[in-house]
Amino acid sequence: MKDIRPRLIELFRKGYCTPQIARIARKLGAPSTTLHYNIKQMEKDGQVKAYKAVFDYKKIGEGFCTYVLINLAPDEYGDPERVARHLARFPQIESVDIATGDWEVVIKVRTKDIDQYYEFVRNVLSMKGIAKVKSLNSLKQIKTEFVEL
Amino acid sequence: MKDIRPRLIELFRKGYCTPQIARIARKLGAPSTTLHYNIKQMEKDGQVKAYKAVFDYKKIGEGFCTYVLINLAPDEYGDPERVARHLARFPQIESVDIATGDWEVVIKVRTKDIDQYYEFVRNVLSMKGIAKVKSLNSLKQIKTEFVEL
DNA sequence: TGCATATTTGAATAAAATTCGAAAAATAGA
DNA sequence: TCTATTTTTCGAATTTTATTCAAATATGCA
Repeated sequence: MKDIRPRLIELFRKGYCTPQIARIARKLGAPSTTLHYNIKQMEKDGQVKAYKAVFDYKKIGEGFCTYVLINLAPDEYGDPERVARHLARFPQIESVDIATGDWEVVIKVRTKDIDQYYEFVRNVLSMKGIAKVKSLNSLKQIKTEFVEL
Repeated sequence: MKDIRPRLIELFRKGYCTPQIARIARKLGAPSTTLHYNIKQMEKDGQVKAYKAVFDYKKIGEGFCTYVLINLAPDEYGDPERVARHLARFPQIESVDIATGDWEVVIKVRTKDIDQYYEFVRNVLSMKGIAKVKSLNSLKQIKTEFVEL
C-alpha cells in the first residue's frame, strides 16, 4: 500500500467532498437542477463553508479528546482573537471559541493518546498569552459534529 | 421558492455528501480507481462515519452556541451513557461527551438566539438525571468541525 | 519459498453533475 | 393593482464523474 490513506484523511477533514444532488433529488422528489441551483446559491451566500468527512476518530488514531478551558493573560483581553486565531491553525484543534464567563477561550483537541496530548500541552498551550488552562477529558464520545457514533 | 433550503440544511447536517474522487486523484496524482478502492475500504472499516456539510451557523440561523457542563444526579453515575444517549438525539446538540473531572457530561448546543436557548434549557436540560449545569457561551466562533470560519 | 489475500490500475460502462435556455413565479416600485 | 425586473424552476443536452470489471502486482504468513 502506498499509504495514501493518511493523505485522504487530511483532505477529508476539511473538504474534498460534494453534495449528492441526485440522491437528494430522489429523496425530496424535486428536480436535480432545482437543487443544484439552490445549493450553488447557498454556497455563494456563504451559508455552506465546506463539505467534509466525519471520522470515527478512535479508528484513525485520534481517540484522545479533550476540552480545554483557557484563561488569557490580562494583556490579551483587548484582543482575545489574536490567541484564538493562532490556536485555530493547529491541526489537532477541532474547534476554537471565544467565550463569556470564567474562561475566555474554549478549544476542543484531538490526539492519539495522553502522551501526544502532553506534547500538545507543552508545545501549544505554553504559548504567550495563555495564563491558565483547565482540561476536561472525554472518556467517551457519544456524538460529534452532529453525527452519533 | 418552495423553501427547499431548510430541508437541504437538515440533510447536509449529517450526510448526503460524497467524496470528490476525481479531484482528489488530480491533487494526489493517483489513479481514481485506486482512491475509489481505498475510500470504500475506509468506509467498510468504519473509519469514515459520514460525509456532510459545515455551515456558517450564524447565516443559517443557529448563531447562538453554548458549551454546557453537566453534573449528573448520583443515581446516574452507574450509567452516564443513558443520559448522554438521550441528549444526543436532540438536533440542537452538536456533540455529547462523557468526561472526567468536575463534570460528567459536556455538550455543545446551537440555537438561533438566547430565547431559543432558554427554551432548550427548559425543555431539555430539565430532564431527570441532570443535577446541575454550567453554561459557557460562545461570543465568537473561530473554528468549528476543523473548519476555520 | 509458495500460497492466499489484499491492493493497484486501465478500460469500459453507468451514473451523476453541470450548462443552457425558456418559462414560471416571486418581488419591487409606481 | 399593474407592470417591469429579478429570481427561481426545470427539462434537454452535454460534460464530468463514479463505478464495475478483470488482470497485474504486491503483501502477509506458514
